[in-house]
Amino acid sequence: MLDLAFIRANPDIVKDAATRKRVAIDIDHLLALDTRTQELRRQVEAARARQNQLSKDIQAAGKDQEARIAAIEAGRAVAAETKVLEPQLRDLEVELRDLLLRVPNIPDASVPTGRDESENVEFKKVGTPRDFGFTPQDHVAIMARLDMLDVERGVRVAGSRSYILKGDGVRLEMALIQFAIDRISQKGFTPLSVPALAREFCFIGNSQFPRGKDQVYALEGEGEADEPQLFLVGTAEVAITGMHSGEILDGAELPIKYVGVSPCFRKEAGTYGKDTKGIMRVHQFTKVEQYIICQNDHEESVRWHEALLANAEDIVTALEMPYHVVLVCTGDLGDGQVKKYDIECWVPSEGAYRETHSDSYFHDYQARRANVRYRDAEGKVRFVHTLNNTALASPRIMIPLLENHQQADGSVTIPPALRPYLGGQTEFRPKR
RNA sequence: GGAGAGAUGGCAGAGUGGUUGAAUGCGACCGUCUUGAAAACGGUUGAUGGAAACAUCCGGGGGUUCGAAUCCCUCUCUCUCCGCCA
Repeated sequence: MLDLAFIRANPDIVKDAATRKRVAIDIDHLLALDTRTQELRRQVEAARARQNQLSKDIQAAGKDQEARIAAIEAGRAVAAETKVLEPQLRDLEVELRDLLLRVPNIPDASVPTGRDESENVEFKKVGTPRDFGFTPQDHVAIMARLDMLDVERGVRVAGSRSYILKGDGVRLEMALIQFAIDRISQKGFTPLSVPALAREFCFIGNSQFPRGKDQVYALEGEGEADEPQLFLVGTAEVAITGMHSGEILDGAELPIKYVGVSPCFRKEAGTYGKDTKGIMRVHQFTKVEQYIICQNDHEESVRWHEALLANAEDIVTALEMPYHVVLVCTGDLGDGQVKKYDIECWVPSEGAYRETHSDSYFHDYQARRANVRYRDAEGKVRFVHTLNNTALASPRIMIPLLENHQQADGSVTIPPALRPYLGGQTEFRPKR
């Protein structure tokens, strides 16, 4: 969420940002609504002030029945007035906030303008795709030979985009997750295992809602309509943004560095026909997420954004996979994101780089929505800045991992960094 | 799932209809004293909007009233007991 005062002062910057992010929003309408709200608020507050004064008059009147009755009568009249005005104000405020929640954040000047992911810009390439000397198999074939995966029965159980990991597939997933948590926590990040179920305010705070609501699984409320609804998180980020909601942190504690792990659920609405094979795009997966809460300072955010990228690159490098980093263009940026890097790992069977990590910063956009603040050195209360990046998402990471390390005989070499998490094992080998 | 008790400032804890945005204690900060520190003493110490006046906030929402932290309804959360359970 942007500061309303900023929108008032810079409507053109906000409009331009929305256009470049390809977000349809009527800023002029928002500002008109804001003006009306302010006017009405002035009226309501004046009425309330009169009401408070009369209240004091009633006390001051004491035993003077005449003055007392007169003041009570006047009070009644004002109360009737506020009773009419207050609901009007409340409605306006709700309407204004709903609109405000849809105003996207301003992209950084370094972000290229573009309509969708095809206009993302590669700015770093590391490693060279291997020359196999044989036709590399895709991850589905490799995992089948290693008896790691059963998609058919996964689909029987839970429908399309579901899967069952099996045997070494399970061992590999657990090893990867533990490896990622260790690797990041060694850099001073506190591990968190967070709820995969969260309330609506967490999603609003994170800026997943209102726009991304169609990608989120909602749980049926069983009882009353006003029972708080729960949703399945698409990333631990949602829960982590929510966990400090309403707090005023001590500035001395910042930056707070978390590495959170959770199951993640995504409806993948509107992706029919995309990545239908294997485990590239699934409804449920596990993700280890890096998360930073830092001071309200652009340079600080930028520093951590780069640091989070370096951490993710370190993981990809340790797993010995060729990758490149793209600078995500405005049209492919989320509402709240100021700037985003994606790491894409080389997938030999596709002859393409595919996204495995996503590194973004938000300035105080999420903090404003989730109301997470801190007291700075001068004692001033300010909104924090938030950032997050993937550390590792499974099973997707298995695709480049298994494909890049496959051998002609169907075995897969395990990168040395991962071996300690698999009891020192050096390779996965087909049973026959 | 059933029965009961509670939710107040960073923490503890008063406050059951009218200068209570909130006593008191602790903590924190500033100062005096001290070679330094401790102790003692004095002072300061919530947030949001607003230039200010002022308005709002005592778990959330709604209601009663001229007036609500205080009364009513409802939701959430915490605790105790029973049931169930990994």
